[in-house]
Amino acid sequence: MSQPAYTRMQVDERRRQLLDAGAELFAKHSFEEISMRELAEAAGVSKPLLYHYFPSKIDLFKAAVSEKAEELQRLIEPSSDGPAIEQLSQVLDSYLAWIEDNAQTWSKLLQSAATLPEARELVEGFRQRTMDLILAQLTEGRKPRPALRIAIKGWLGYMDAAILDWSESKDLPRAKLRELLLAAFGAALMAAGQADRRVRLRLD
Amino acid sequence: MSQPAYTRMQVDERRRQLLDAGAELFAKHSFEEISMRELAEAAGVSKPLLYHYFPSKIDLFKAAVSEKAEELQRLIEPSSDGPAIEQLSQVLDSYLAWIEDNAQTWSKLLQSAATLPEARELVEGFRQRTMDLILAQLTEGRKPRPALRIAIKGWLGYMDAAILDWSESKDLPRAKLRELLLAAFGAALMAAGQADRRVRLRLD
DNA sequence: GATCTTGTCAACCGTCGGTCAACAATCGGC
DNA sequence: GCCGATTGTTGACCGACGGTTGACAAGATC
Repeated sequence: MSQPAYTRMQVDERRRQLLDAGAELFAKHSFEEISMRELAEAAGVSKPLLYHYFPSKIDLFKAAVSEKAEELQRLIEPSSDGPAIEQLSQVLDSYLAWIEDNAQTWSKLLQSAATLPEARELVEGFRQRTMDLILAQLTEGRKPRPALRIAIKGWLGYMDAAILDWSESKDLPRAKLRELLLAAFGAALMAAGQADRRVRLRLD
Repeated sequence: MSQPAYTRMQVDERRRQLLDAGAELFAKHSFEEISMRELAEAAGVSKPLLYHYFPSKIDLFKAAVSEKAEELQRLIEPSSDGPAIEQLSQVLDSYLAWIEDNAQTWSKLLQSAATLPEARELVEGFRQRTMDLILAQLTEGRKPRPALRIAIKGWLGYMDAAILDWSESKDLPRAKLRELLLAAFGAALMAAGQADRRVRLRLD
């Protein structure tokens, strides 16, 4: 009988707990797959209280997921200052390691991004900064030719697709995948560089 | 006064008209962006009648959009039987031409695919068949090594990203893009480890 | 004990996909 | 010209969604 009717928390604690619950659920389900009722239930809290802490579903989503996105963002900031190719290799490795640990979070974020402008911003912001990092090394700030720009965007798409397949089938060690991605990067640059000078491809 | 209260049609006509209206709206808006009320309104028809012809929103979506997908699918069936690289080049060209004409349809389909399993099926079925076409040429039906499989999937991702950028910025003629994609294809195979030494890329 | 804060509960809004029953207009066949 | 099957419309309804409101309960603090 003297069981507390509910657990009372400090504002910060409660907010933290709701954020964690949100991060967990939004990693397992995309934005529209989960309802605020379920979210509140999972956190052991009433719906109005959830809305008291986060004025809308999107606010909760942004607050919860952007923490994860920032974590990933920090990983791709190059830390060493050796040769460009080594930096890329090292960044790729920590990127892949993060994906290995947070595969679901990432894939569900990509899924939400298709529909939700707010999620799209996160993903595209991440892509844009990645692109800028690469271009800063490659062209030293000059505007890239269209073919080069497309080649790099294409390579980012290559990465997404390759990583998606890899994290589903898992029949390649991470180091091998990194090698493949690196090789593809060089190859994409080559293909773009030679695109004016005609590239001949032969299958024997 | 003697204006007809509504226009009456044959079942086939009406079905056709609803399909067309659906295809048009689903090209401009993704699956969840458009409601059945709006759909019915746009077609000049009551909601129950719409449901009389299509038992659910997904049924209408599938029926309307898969017509477009089949159109695209036919385009990537290689028609000539010259050298593999020429077939690929020609298929790529008609593919790009189709995208140029139906950019919105395609991008909205991709968008719906993220959330909607039914749309996902369409897109992934298309990808799988494309993949099979390529592999049939490359390995003559044998199961590809993981690196090669990932490389090809990666290239498909490259295509998507490159095409997306291209159809937004339009600062590269279609032929150039085709060349770039072709070169990237060869480069991706090379990066994957020469694909049993059957593939060679030559730059002159 | 009084009071401020942190909560719950239940009812409500408009919209969604989807369904229902009652009824009206149109067409072909006689 | 009429009758009946077919092709429609109208409007109300269902449960679930995101989101809101107001009344009220319980824990912490002084």
